[in-house]
Amino acid sequence: MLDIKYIAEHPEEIKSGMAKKGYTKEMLDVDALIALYKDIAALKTSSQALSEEKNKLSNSIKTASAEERPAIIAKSKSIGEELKVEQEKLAAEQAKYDDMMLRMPNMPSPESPVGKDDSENVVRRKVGTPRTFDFTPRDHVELMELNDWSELERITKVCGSRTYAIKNELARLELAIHMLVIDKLAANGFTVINVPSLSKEKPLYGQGYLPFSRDEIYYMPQDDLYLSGTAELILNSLRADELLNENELPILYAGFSPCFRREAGAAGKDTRGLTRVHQFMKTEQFVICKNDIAESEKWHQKLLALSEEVLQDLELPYQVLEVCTGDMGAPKYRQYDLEAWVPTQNCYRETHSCSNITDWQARRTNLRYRDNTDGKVKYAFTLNNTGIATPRALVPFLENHQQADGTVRIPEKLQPYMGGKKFIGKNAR
RNA sequence: GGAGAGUUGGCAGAGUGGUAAUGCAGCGGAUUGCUAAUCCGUCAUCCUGUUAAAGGGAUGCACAGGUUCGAGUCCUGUACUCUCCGCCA
Repeated sequence: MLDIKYIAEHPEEIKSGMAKKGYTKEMLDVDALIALYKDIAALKTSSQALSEEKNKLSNSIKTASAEERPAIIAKSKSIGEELKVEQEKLAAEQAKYDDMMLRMPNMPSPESPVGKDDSENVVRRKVGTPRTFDFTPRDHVELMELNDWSELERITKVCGSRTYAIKNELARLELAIHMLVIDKLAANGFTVINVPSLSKEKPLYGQGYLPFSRDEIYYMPQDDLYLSGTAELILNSLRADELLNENELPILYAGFSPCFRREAGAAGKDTRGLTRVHQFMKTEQFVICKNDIAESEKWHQKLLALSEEVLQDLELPYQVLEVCTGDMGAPKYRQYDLEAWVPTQNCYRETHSCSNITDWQARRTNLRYRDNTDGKVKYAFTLNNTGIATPRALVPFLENHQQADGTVRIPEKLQPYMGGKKFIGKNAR
């Protein structure tokens, strides 16, 4: 959510920011929003004048004489009727206004490349060199079948499409990678927190998932609960409605949770293997920091560096993508994606998404802190980034580290989490 | 699933139908000086107002309704917390 006063004072700046994100006047009319805001202010002024009069009358009853009272009560009642009409009008306008405000996207950073869709994202750097194979590399599904690491066909009979079951060393590898990431984040001052995958509706608005993409979310009407697509959802609302002391900031969370996505908009995409499944595990990085662009940029870089370190520890070649304005979601101020090299697809595939949300989410969740220097109450800034998401990350992992004999090499940093093993697979010694 | 108790500002905590006490912490100011204290104001949101303030007003006691001239207080529903019982990985 944005500051309506800022919108009203800088309409052209807001319009140009929205245009960069691909919003048209038909989708969301800023001038209409501002007009509505002014209408509401006028309605508030007039209804508050009525309230004031009514309060005065009510307070005068106590000291009024018995003869005076009936007239005062009658007058107060009639103002009450008038007030009720005004307030109903106000509530109707307010509902329209709230709906528009919830749909207002965050303004993109001036640093973000301007573009219409993912084709205009900019590669900032490439780290590591895609491996050249002296044998024909197997894709990750072949490797899993060869090594008895999965139950892909059987599990879809039981659980439906886009589900996965992995077993033996690969099942342990999945958890080992999470532990490596969790240890790294803990060593960097993050609070490790395992959170539920169930959510009420309100946090989905707080995160900015709703009202935008309801189709993507599993909903259980019997309990009025949703399945979380990411721990960011839960962590973003964990401190909602709190007024923090600045000394408590920054708050760093390493949140682990099972994640659920309907993948309704991805029909037919990535249907083979582990790339796009309905349920997966994610360790998420989440930061709540001061209301300060420079400070948040610093944390944004830190989060990015941590996830780059993860890919380096896993010895995966990757590229850092700066996401352009048109490909960024509504909540985002600035976004980087990390993509790891997938040999059999001959391209980089997304593993991490690192975003600075500024105060857009905190305004929705009413997450504030009191500033130490001026004593003022301010909205906090939030940032989030993937720590690691599996099984997706196993795709480049298996394919990049495969050997001619079908075994998979375990990078040095991961070996302690795999009982010291240097290779896994049927032919591993 | 059942029974009981509870939910008041950043925190603590009073308030049984008539303007939300008080303390602590934070911020601003004044004063005394000797490293701390004292006093005053402010300290949740919104409207109005202003270059900015000041000032005025409305709202706010978990949430949503209701009764009433007037609700933190009475009534109804909901959420959550705690205690106990039941069931349970």
